[in-house]
Amino acid sequence: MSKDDTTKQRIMLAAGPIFAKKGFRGATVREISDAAKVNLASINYYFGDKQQLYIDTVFLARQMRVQQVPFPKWETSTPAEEKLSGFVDLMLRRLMASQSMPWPVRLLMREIMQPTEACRQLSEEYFRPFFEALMTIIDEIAGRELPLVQRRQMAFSIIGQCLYYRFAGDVATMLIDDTEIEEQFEIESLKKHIADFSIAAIRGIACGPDAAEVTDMKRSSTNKTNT
Amino acid sequence: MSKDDTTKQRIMLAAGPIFAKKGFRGATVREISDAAKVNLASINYYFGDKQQLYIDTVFLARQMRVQQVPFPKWETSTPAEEKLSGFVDLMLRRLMASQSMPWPVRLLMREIMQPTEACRQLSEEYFRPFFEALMTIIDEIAGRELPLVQRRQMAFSIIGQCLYYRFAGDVATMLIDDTEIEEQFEIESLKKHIADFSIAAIRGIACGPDAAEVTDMKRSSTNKTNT
DNA sequence: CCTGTTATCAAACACGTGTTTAATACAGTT
DNA sequence: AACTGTATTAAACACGTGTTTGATAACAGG
Repeated sequence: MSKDDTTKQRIMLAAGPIFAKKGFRGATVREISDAAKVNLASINYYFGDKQQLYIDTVFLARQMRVQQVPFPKWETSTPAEEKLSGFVDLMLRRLMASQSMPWPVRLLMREIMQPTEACRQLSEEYFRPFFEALMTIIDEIAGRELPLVQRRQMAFSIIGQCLYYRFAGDVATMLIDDTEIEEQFEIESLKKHIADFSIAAIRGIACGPDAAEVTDMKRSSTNKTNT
Repeated sequence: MSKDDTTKQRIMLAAGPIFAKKGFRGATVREISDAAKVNLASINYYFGDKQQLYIDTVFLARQMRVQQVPFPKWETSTPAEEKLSGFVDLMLRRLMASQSMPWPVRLLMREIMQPTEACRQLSEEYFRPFFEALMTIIDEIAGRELPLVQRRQMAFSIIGQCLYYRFAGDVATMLIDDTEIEEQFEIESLKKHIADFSIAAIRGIACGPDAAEVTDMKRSSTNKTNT
């Protein structure tokens, strides 16, 4: 129970980058066992299956990602705009891989793009709280007058902006000059832009296209009461 | 030269859905030859390679998609807001697969997410005009005072919103009620939302966070002059 | 009718794959 | 020391894969 734990973990840590790079089918158990410096049969011994190894590795990736970039706690007095900015920051930090460990993000991205059978639950459980938290923030900024469908589309718009840089990052970098991608893809820069962009959009829509006089009378987050 | 053309095309048309669904590695030549109702060896006879078949199929997908949803032509008097709405519409229509032929879109999406060696050129040539066209529209709405980096981020924000529904469509549908996904993912609804959202955002940012008095004095697209 | 090119076919090949097996080494317990 | 259950190893297995081969058919031109 002491040594097997290290080898089992060693296998997953070796499998992570390979699965992230080549996908489930593209990765071979031999390549993984070589990288982990364990015998080929160890994989089936510990995980029974290649697929089970994959699933366990995906769950490990999520766990690493969550505890590496935890959800922030806000004061009740925190204005909603600041929360939104913090939310975008959280999302970007979870999406953008650290240079030291790029594979958990890439692996989770794969699951989002084409969920595998056993990992839908993961995506569900991983993104649901995200989504709900974002919805409450939007409600604080936009109010509740707008129909639910519209507020949900706002949430998708914000998430979509954040995801874009990871989804289509390769293509995006082709469209602009190589020297600028560094500064342009910096988290701080992206965060500020996405937050500003989204807040302006929400305000503009929520207050009607012609009545844009809401400059700074932002309601503090506590009032859920009415109108 | 007459009959081989039909069989060659038949192979690609059969390969398209399979590649789109399972990817290059996941698809097998036997499955494709069966679906096309041709002999197994025909694939290598006509394409030489499985990879060459894949590349040719991707290019076919792009061709089908472009000529199926062509780029719109605008009058010079068309207001920029309408152009932006039309751009979003174009992008959504190219992204959203028609029920009759869903595979070309899915196949191209695969290339965006993880470009293969020989197909980067395709993505480049396919999306570059898109991006440039969007940039000019944004310039018309936002003016040119903002730094280029910021305007480019606006473009990415708009593209990101459109792409989201195809990239993470599976996850998105898990987050909301099954009965509502139909109406919520309708192109008309999405188009209106994304256009409104983005225009409000661009206006809000371009005119400063505190001076939001730009209600309807939208500058017609010609004046690049001042202030 | 012969001939040469092209298209189609069934069969086989060579190889990489995930998985299993049986043997061995190692620790802890009696 | 003997036994037991776990961990590790090398080898083999069974199978699916892309590709090649050689034969046969179809067809056009002389």
